Amino acid sequence: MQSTDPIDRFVEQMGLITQSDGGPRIAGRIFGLLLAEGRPFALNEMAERLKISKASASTNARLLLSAGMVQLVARPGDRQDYYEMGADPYGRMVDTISARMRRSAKQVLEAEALIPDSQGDAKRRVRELAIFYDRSADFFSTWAAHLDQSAADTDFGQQTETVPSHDR
Amino acid sequence: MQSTDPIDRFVEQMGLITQSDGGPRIAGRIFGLLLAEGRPFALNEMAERLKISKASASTNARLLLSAGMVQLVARPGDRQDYYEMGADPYGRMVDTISARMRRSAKQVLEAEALIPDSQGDAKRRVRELAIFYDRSADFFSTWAAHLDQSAADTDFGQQTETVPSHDR
DNA sequence: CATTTCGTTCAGTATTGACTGAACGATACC
DNA sequence: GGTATCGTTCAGTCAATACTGAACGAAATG
Repeated sequence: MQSTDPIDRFVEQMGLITQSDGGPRIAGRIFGLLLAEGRPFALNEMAERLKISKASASTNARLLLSAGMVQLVARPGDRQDYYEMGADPYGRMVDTISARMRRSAKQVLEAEALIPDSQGDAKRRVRELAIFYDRSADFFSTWAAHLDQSAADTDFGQQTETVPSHDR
Repeated sequence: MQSTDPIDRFVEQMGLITQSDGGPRIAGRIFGLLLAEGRPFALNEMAERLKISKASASTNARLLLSAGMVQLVARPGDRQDYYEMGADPYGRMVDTISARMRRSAKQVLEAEALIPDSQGDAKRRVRELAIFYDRSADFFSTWAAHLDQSAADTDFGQQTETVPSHDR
């Protein structure tokens, strides 16, 4: 018997999306749960709801935490760690992609530096790859900043407006 | 005895970058080789140079081909398949990311449609996620188009004889 | 027709990494 | 001090998949 609850369906879908993006499925499921429910969850709560071990809940929640996609919330007189959606999870997602590209740019540039001038053509092509990575990192970073701004705007007003189209 | 050739170093680095991005290491190495050498390679040539099996060379070359990052080149009176860098590999890389986001947008939207109006808040938040994916896909797509334009400018003078990719 | 030389496919292997259960240290409560 | 309840860590298991070797079909060559 498989769950027919639409929220659970969404949560599982997020797990699959995250998995196809190369991440752990459970991380996606946790994020989906926090997004859909819109309230803080304790580790034990998540583990029970998602039918996963406490260890996995802890590990993956902290993974999302390090990516800035969720945040810790404390409750007075409660020792438990509560996790909830971050303030700007989407901007952080894009930031993560940007950071990965920046790292690639750096690594490629280091490899490029070792290529002697006698191999000018190869050196140039490799340098162009590094530039591509770096420029893309810049580009994604501006998009992340834009998302961040939108999130801040949304927090102020009560009604949610669609993301304004970027200039060009 | 490890190779100290700077080109080989770059090729291995590309393999590692591709692997950390969730792809097969060999695909990255092939792309790095074609980029650095800047000339067409036959399958056997790649296999020998990279010390991989012919099967891996074939599989991964066709993976890159399907992603549009490399292209097939034919030589008169030569039955071998020669692969070389694509016309706009960087634009295609970004296109791939964009396409993945578009697919996620669609999947999330499908899940959103199943959520009843009685759970309005959850429904809204899920819809916002879908919008984020879709807008990001748009954004990345414009960046890919920009890269494509740059590549076209650079390629102005050159002419390369290419064979349209078709399945056997 | 036989042979060679391509590229692809497929079964098997090996490696990577996600996930779990159990043990542990820390902290609050009795 | 003793007990209970946290979260984290770690060794072990399991599943996914990258990669290989061998077999195969196709197409040119003799």
